[in-house]
This record gives sequence, C-alpha cells and structure tokens, in this order.
Amino acid sequence: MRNPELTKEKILKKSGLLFNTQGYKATSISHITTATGFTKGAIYKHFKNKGELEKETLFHLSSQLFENLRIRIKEKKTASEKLRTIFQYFESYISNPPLKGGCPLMNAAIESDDGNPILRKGAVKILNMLHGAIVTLMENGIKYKQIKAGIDKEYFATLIIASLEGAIMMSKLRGNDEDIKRVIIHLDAQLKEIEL
Amino acid sequence: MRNPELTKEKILKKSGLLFNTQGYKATSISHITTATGFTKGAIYKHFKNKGELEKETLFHLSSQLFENLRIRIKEKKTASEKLRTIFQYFESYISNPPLKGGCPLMNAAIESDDGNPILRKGAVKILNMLHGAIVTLMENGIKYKQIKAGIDKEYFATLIIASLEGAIMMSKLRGNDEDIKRVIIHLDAQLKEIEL
DNA sequence: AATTGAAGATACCAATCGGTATCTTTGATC
DNA sequence: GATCAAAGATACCGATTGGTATCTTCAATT
Repeated sequence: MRNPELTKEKILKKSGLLFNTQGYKATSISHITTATGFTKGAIYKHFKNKGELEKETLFHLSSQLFENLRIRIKEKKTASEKLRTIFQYFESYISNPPLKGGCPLMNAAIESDDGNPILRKGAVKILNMLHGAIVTLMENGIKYKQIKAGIDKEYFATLIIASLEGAIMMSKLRGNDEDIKRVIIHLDAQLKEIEL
Repeated sequence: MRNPELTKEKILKKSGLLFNTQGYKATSISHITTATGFTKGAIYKHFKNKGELEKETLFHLSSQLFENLRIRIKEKKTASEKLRTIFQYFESYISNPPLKGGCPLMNAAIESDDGNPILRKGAVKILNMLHGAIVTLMENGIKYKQIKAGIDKEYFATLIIASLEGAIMMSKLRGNDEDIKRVIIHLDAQLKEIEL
C-alpha cells in the first residue's frame, strides 16, 4: 500500500493549506505530521529541510491556481474576456475561495520579503509569471485588434495585480466583498477604455 | 537613571522594527530583549503577554505613521493636494522608507487574518481609520467645491488603498520602484477626473 | 521465495519558545 | 535617611522547535 509519489503529494497539499492559513514560520513540522498522518521520517525523506518544503509547497500552490485560471482563460476568446476572467478569479478568492488563507503570492511575499530569501525568490518568480502572463495576453489582444495599440501593457498589468491583491487583503480583513467588487468595477471601466 | 515610560517606549520602538521586518510570530521575546538591552522581567512588567505587546506595538507603529501623514496633509490646502500627499507618502515607503519592513497595516493584516484575532482586530481598526480618513477628506473637498459632488467616496477610498497597498507589496518584492510609480500615475489620473 | 534498497516510524537531540517566580535595585515619599 | 512599592534582573519551567540517527517495514527485482 506504499506510494511515495502520493505521499509527497499529500504532504504538499496539506502543507499548502497550513502554510497559506497559519503562515510558513508559524506552521511547524509537527503540525504537518498530525495533519497528514505521516511522521517526521517520511517528511524528511521527501524534503531535505523545512525551507525546501516551503519552497516546493509555494510552487505547488501557485501551479494549482495558475492551472485553474489557465483553463478558464482558454475558454474565452477575446483579450477583454480573458482579462475579465482574471478579475473574476480574484473575486472568487473572497466569494468562493478555491483555497483557504487568501492569495498565496501575497502571503509568501509579505512573510518572506525581509527574511527567508528562498521563499522570497519563489514569490518573485510567481509575481513575474503573473505579470508576464497579463502582458502577453494584452499583446495578443492588440495583435488581433481587440485592444488599442500603443497602450502601456506593463502599466496595466501592474495596475491589475496591485489593485486586485490589495483588494483581497482588504476584503479578507474586513470580512467584506465590497472592496474587491469596487476594484473590479474600476478595472472593468479601465478595460472598456482600451477596448476596440 | 530609571524611567519606566522611556523603557516602555524603547521596547515598543524596537519591537515595532522587529515585528514589521521579521514578522510577529517569528519575533521572539528573546529577540526583543537582545535588541533593547532589557530583560524578560522588564518586558513582562510593561506588557502582560506577547499578544498584548504585539497589539500595542501595531498601534504604536500606525499612530506614528498616521501622525507623520497628518502633519504633511495639514500643510496642503485643497483635497486634491491632500490626496496626492497620501500617494506620495506611500511612495516614500519604497523610495525613502520611514520604517523598515513595509506597510505595518499590510503586514499585520496578512499575518493575522487566519489566526491571531487580537492582532487582526487591530489591523481592521487601522484600515477602517485610513479608509474613513480618505472619505472625510473627499467630503471636505466636495464641500469646498474642489471635487465633483455625487462621486462615490467609499469607492475611491477603497481604490486608493487597495492599489497603493498592492503596489507596495509588488515594488518591495521585486526591488522596484516601477510598480508603485505606475499605480500613482494612475491614481493621479483618476484624481484629475474628479477635480473641479 | 530470497534479496535489497527505499519508504516510513521511532526515538532522541540541543536550542528555543512564552511565561513565571523570585530576587535585587532604584528612586520617590515621609 | 529609613521605608517601600515599583522597575528590572536572574533563574528557572514545561512545551515545542527543526533536525538526525537508527530501526522497521514494504515492494520491486532477481
């Protein structure tokens, strides 16, 4: 009944939940052993230390969310629709969370940026991926005449990520859905202005 | 040479630095004793437990920043100028940080929102204060015919806070000042649209 | 079916955690 | 200047931390 791959997957999944809700530093190996049912020995067979587990877990979390998002985006045809899908996905973090604990990028960014350089590096990578994905999405929109040419893509990508991330923090903290909705209304309006 | 008030102040100051950079959970009492030069006995004479110290420190940090901001805002005359002062203050978090470790509101919000209800309550209070301050600022702007009447103040306040907080996270993580600058350019443009 | 290396369990380590009880020192009050 | 409560130092507590060494169990290979 042994299945090392499945064991590693289970450890990553449970660690993801714990790290994203309780925080990386605040989640101990013992918490993970009790959550998974495995022992320390099993965990340290798959991960050489806690830092490595944190890094791999963050990557696991983000690939999961990215994959989810990618599927939804693929269904849409125009760049505008794709962008709006991103907005809605971020709203679902509040209204119907695909993952407890809020945005893993934000969580890792805030916890790591003044210590834990390994985790920080992972967070930077994820942020750059997200930013880059939005930029290419807009490039394609321009290419297929759905979006005005000459707009500053980097600027829009930053605007989208910053306001959505900030809004999730606000809504999550205040137990609101007002803040995230307001931001999405604004982003929708901005999107209308660059549509063709 | 004893001065209990000054002792408490020093503990709060050093704790503020440590909590805001290393995180609340990650900063131990021992870290604070070595940073302040005081012993555990001294700390627990002024704060009944670590949670209380965290709460008071967050309040101390935010009042400091609020006071700084309040002074700068008071110098400006119109609502637009006052709002732009807020934008610039957030930019200074990156370009010339008044405090290491980024925005204490954001830090406390992210670390506390799934545990540490005491700290969370403090963060909510600060967020509501900031939001409320921006709303009143705009109300006065409307009153004195500097800003268009009929605009959604709550909406603008949320937009400002969300995008600035998100941008700080991004710029801090990427070692950039691009992201925060882009957001401020956008907020400036938004402000121009509601000016009279 | 015996072998063997990997998977996982168990038991332990020193260091550190938040917290407390107790002791000494200080400075204001009389 | 003696008094005395408050401020702060010291020493300790049990629990928990990340990590390791060792043992057992499993399942694929021969």
